[in-house]
Amino acid sequence: MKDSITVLKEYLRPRGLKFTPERETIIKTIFSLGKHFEADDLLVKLRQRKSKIAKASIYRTFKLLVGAGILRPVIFTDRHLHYEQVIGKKHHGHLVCLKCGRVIEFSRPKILKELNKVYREYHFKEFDHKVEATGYCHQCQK
Amino acid sequence: MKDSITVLKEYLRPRGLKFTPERETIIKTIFSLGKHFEADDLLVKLRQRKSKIAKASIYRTFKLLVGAGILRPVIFTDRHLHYEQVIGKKHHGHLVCLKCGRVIEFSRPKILKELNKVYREYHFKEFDHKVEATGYCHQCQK
DNA sequence: CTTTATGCAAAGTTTTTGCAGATCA
DNA sequence: TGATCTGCAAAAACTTTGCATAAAG
Repeated sequence: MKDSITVLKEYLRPRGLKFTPERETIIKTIFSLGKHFEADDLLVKLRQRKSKIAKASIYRTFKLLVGAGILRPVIFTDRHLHYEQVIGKKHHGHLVCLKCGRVIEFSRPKILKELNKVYREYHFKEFDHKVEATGYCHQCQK
Repeated sequence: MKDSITVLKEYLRPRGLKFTPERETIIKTIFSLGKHFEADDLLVKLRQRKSKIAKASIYRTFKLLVGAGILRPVIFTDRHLHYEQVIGKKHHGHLVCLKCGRVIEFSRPKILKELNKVYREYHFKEFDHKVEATGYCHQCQK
């Protein structure tokens, strides 16, 4: 968590952008949320903590954090955008259950390796990636 | 294309749903769109072809087609939902350029193989999956 | 004929934007 | 101090829904 704040500061400085209390609060609050969350989850948490940060600021900050490589958009079920933290998490993919909504995280270094080969092949400079599958978890198949 | 129509009919029949001219037109028109499209792209194309199908019907039909395994939601840049055809396309991933928006498709059987291992490990029954990376294409790195 | 589908328009959600005042560097 | 930020409210963008009518099976 300290780390994300550092990353943010290093992203802001050379761009002439500012490290505000609101941005700090948002980053810190994100860490108290589960793995995956959306704008509204954060808003609720902020309100619980008596923070008055506006919804507009949440959206603005999310964009900023994605640009800084601190958040990543993942798992799009309906029309909500969900996010997860990037820093301090190793590569993983998601299995999303269409019935119960559970999200299983998995890790496959070989997939990562293959992806890197793809990047080389197309001279693509990766910023981020995701591997997601939808289907039915063990419980929900019964 | 004939295939998708067949798949749709086989999906509809046992559910007591109906194969309407609108649904046929939408499926056929989708084939004239590029690889990836969103609701509005289809609407524009339909209007060009003098079809009066309502926007609401497009959204309703998209849901139906996703459920039938004919369309798959992919590539979420902004807040638009994009779709692509499933049938008759082999597995592929996407490299999305953050600068020019170009989408490069690639295929890596090994990734597919690894995914299948993951499914087995978690007893997950896959419905669909996607592998997407964002970053910068060769041209845009200059 | 019964049930599902369609078009239209209105409502609903989520996200973005404009602006004046506040605040960081 | 000057540029960026914030909160607020209004607007925008996209999707869903209700209802009367039309049409498929």
